[in-house]
Amino acid sequence: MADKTAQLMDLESLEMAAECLKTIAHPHRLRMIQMLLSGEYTVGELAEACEIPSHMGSEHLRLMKRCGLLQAERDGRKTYYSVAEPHLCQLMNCIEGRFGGD
Amino acid sequence: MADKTAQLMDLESLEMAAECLKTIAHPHRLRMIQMLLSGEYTVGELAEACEIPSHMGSEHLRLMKRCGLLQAERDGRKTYYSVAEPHLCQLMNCIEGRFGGD
DNA sequence: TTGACATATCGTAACATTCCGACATATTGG
DNA sequence: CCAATATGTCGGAATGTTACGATATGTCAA
Repeated sequence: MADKTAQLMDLESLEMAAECLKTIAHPHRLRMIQMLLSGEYTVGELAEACEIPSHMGSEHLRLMKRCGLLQAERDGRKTYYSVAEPHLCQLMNCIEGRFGGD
Repeated sequence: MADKTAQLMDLESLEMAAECLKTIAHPHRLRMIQMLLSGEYTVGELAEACEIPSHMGSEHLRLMKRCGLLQAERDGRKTYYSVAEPHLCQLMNCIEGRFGGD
């Protein structure tokens, strides 16, 4: 029988999960994640899609990188961000399932 | 071919999703959700499991009820909370998959 | 080197969240 | 009615988050 992780998680794990979820829980960051699940984008492209100045996009991306959700790779003047946490795809599917077709 | 909700969600939906995720993103609330996915519990039981005073548990439960995640049913002096949003199960599975067995 | 561009960082004001004690309400048993 | 129990609500202090202008760093082209 497969392990279903049915027992309650310990508080430490829940704190990590909460921190990660809190990072995701922002409309612009959700949009960035949604874009990045289909490929790499630069700070400027992601910020433009959110209609925010790029230096603010950079800040959002820094937060998501800091908790392991994204990774960055510099190419010349540009920095390409991409998804580093594979579970993000499944998580985003849940969110789209709930809020995608309201 | 099934609709995969592949397009970007509009900002309004993303804001609702963000608000909902922000509500979930708290260690005590995550524990309460995890318990409630296996049945009904009272405010006192949920608060005790989180090791917090019950009046604070009540407040956490109110927030989750307010955004449609939970529902409450009063029985005498006690109030039983239960899961109202079916997607919560799938979402919690994602979280357990990522943080359950670190 | 200069100038333009892309990204990152800093300081801070406005705003939101969390926690807690105190108090309020609602229900039951006697 | 009163006292005990269970839950809910209010105010405020501490803390955290967000947005934004200003500024700094890094890179390229000429």
